[in-house]
This record gives sequence, structure tokens and C-alpha cells, in this order.
Amino acid sequence: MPSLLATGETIFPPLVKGGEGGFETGFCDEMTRYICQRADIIFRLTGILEKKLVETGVLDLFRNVEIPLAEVLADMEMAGIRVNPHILMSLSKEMERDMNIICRRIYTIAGEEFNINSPKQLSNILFNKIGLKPIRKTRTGYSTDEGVLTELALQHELPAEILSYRQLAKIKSTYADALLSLINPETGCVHTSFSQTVTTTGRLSSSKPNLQNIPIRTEMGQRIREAFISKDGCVLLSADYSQIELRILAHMSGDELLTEAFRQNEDVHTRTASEIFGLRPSDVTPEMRRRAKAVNFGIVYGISPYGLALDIGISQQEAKEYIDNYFLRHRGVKSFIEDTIVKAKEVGYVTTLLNRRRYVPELASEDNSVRQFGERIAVNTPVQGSAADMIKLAMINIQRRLVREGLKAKMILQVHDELLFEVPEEELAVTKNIVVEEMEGVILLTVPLKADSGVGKNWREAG
DNA sequence: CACTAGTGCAA
DNA sequence: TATTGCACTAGTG
Repeated sequence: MPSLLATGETIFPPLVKGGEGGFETGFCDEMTRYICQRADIIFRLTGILEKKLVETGVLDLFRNVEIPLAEVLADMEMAGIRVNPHILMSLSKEMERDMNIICRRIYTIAGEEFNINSPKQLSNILFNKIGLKPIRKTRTGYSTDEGVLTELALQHELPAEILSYRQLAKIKSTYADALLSLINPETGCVHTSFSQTVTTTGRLSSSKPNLQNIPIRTEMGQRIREAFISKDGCVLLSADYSQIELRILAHMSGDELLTEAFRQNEDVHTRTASEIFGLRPSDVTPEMRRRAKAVNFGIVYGISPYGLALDIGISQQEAKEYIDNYFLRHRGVKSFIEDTIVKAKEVGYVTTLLNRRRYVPELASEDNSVRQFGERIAVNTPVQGSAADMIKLAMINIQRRLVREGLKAKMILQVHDELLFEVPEEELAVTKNIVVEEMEGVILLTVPLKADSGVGKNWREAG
């Protein structure tokens, strides 16, 4: 790709000369500082340019979505989200105590002390000293990841202890200690950095801290979420799209059953389970629904029997039957996948609802695995990227309405299909209406869009 | 100090 | 041998 600009040169020069990283620069005058910080952020967020313009091939998207969104994101970054340091500190201490206890047990079982955090040293203990049978290889040795340890736990008591230790170590280092260090002492908030230029699909990314991967599945994770709080007089409002990617798949593919499921406002995973297992929806068990949910995710990712089997712990044979059954009932999805790949090979790229473009050179590869990877990209990107388009547009529309209606409510986070707001309590009802209305009405599809919402004094309650 | 590998968190 | 990310620790040079 020829470069239109010299290295470092940009179409949009900074409005104000200032240091990189707004919250680290020291200015005396508060207003000057505010303007410089905001300008720095907008500059970073719009500094996309020739690569972006050429690669997307769509100037409209850039003008109508990404430039206006930069201002929204700048406001979000500056607003930040308040974090209660005491919750994180006590959680950290509690986890340290538990880790010490587990650590001593591990050393006793192993018969020696070693660095539990080192996969290399752990692998030596498990596979050489104890003599357990390796399950999978990595490039440099034997894998000790969660799936492997879970299997090994059936034969020996050590792997289970390692799993407990790992869970605590992960949460403590990444989410308790690291997050504490990123609280801005002046604002009492964490101010993430969003990027519009990192991902290949059009999603945002978040860093320093990454607020798009805060734990949610485990109890420990939920307790981390309790540390994200609203300011006095405010509550947190969370609104998330329900099944947006599957709804987009229904829209793009025109698949009859999938479309009908959403039009009837049915539970799509239960519906899929009933199709895969050949039962009435009322006879679907929670375990069947769980497996069907994995199938639905798999469809969007470009499923393989191996991957599905690995994900839900069944045989490859069984996984293949699930997939075959799914495509038997969903001819529309099947032909959408095939047509998308054929078209992508023809023109060299795929597109989203707002004409975002991603080139897929992998499709022309001689290497089968590379080419198949290209095919999964070709299927996944229009779906994932369209979801990104839609929430971005909704964010712009919501922000405009909040301003126009003179509300103090602030958008503070985006997590791919969820938006988080800090809302003065007296504005809650009206803000919630605006948010849900704008999210559900952002683009008219052949199936309805649904946004669920929740409210609380912290992210756990609101989520 | 810069980099890679393995691991694991989210949508 | 399922998509997109960020970031931790260990280990190497």
C-alpha cells in the first residue's frame, strides 16, 4: 500500500501543542489544561488517516462515524469511572492470604518449592517429577493451561491446587493491584484510553487500563466489579444489546428460522437446542441450552468440530453432529457463509452494514490452514464489524441527545455491546429511555433490536 | 530495557 | 484446530 503521507505527518494537526498523554502533562491554568487534554485525546483518536482511509475505502464512515465518535470518546476518557480503592486493597490482601495457604499446600504436594507462575517450572514438576501424562504441546514444551490442568485433576491432587492458585493470582495482579496503580489521584477515577485504529473489525479497544475485560463470570470477578462505583448523587446505568451478533446474522443471511426466532422474541439458544436435539423447546435442559449457546457462538466464529468439542467438553463426533444438525435446519445461514466466502475471494475484501471494509489476503494463500483462517475472518468480520458500526452510531446519537436535552448524565464506558453511564439519580428515568430508544432504533434491520438495562451504585449491581 | 511465550480476562 | 482485543509473569538477550 503506497503511503500518502510522510511518517508522522497527519491530516489533522493537533489543535493545541501539548505533551502526549493528557493526564500526565502539568499545566498551571485549569482551563488550559482541560483544553489541552481534550485536544490531545481527540488528536490521538482521529490520527488515523491514510492507512485508515485507504483500507476502509469509505470516506463517509470516517466523516460520519469515526470523527464524531472521537469527540464522544474524548469526553468518556476524561470523565473516567470512579474506583473505590479500599475495596481493591482489601480484596488484594484477602487474595494474598489465600494464595499463601494454597502455595504452601502446593509445595508440600510437590515436595519442593518452585515458581508456580512459571509454566516451565510447573511443567517440570507435573510431567517429570510426578510423572503425569502431558495432554497437549506448546511451541516450547508441554501445555499447563486451564483445560490441561482440569483433565489432570482427575488423576492427581496437585493440578486442582494450581488452578485455584492461578485464579487468585490472575485477579490479584491484573485486576486488584494493577487497577489500583492506575487510579488518578486528582480525580479518584481510572481514565482508560480508547483506540479506533487498532482492531481489524472496527471494534474499539481499551488500554491503561483495559476496561473491556474486567472479570464477570466468577464471584471474585464480581467483587472486582463492585469497586467500580458512581459518584455521590449518581447511579450507574448499564445498557447492553441482547444477541446483537446473532440478530445481525439473521438480518444478513435472511435465515427463516433465525429471523422468526427473533421476531417472536424467543430465547434463541433454547430454540437452537430444540433444533439440534430434536426436542420441543419446553423439553430443553439447561445443559442442552449451554451447548446450543456454544454452537451459536461457533457459527459466528467459523466453527469446526474440534473447536466446539474443546469448548464444551464433548467428542469431536458429537460436535460434528450438532453442527450438521444446525446447518440442516438453517439453510439460510449455510448459504450466507458460502456466498460470503465466494464473494470475498472474488473482490478480496468483506464489508459491514456501514460499508466498513476489511481486506482478507489470507483467502488467496496456498496454505490450507491460512486460507481457512481467511474464510473464518470473511464470515466473522461482517457480523462483528456491523455490531461495532451500530453501537458506534448509537453512541454518537445518544451523546447528541443528552446534550440537546440538557442532561448531566455521562457516557463513561463502551464494552463492545454494552454502554455504561453515570447518571444523576433524578435523571435516571429519562436517560434510560433515551439510551434504550437510541440503541434499539439505531439502524432498521429485518429483525428487532433489543437493549436490556440495569441500574446500581456499582458496576456489579448495574451490570 | 525490549522482546517473546504462555496464560487468561472480556465481548 | 473458533473471532476480536490487552496485560500479567517468566524468561531471554
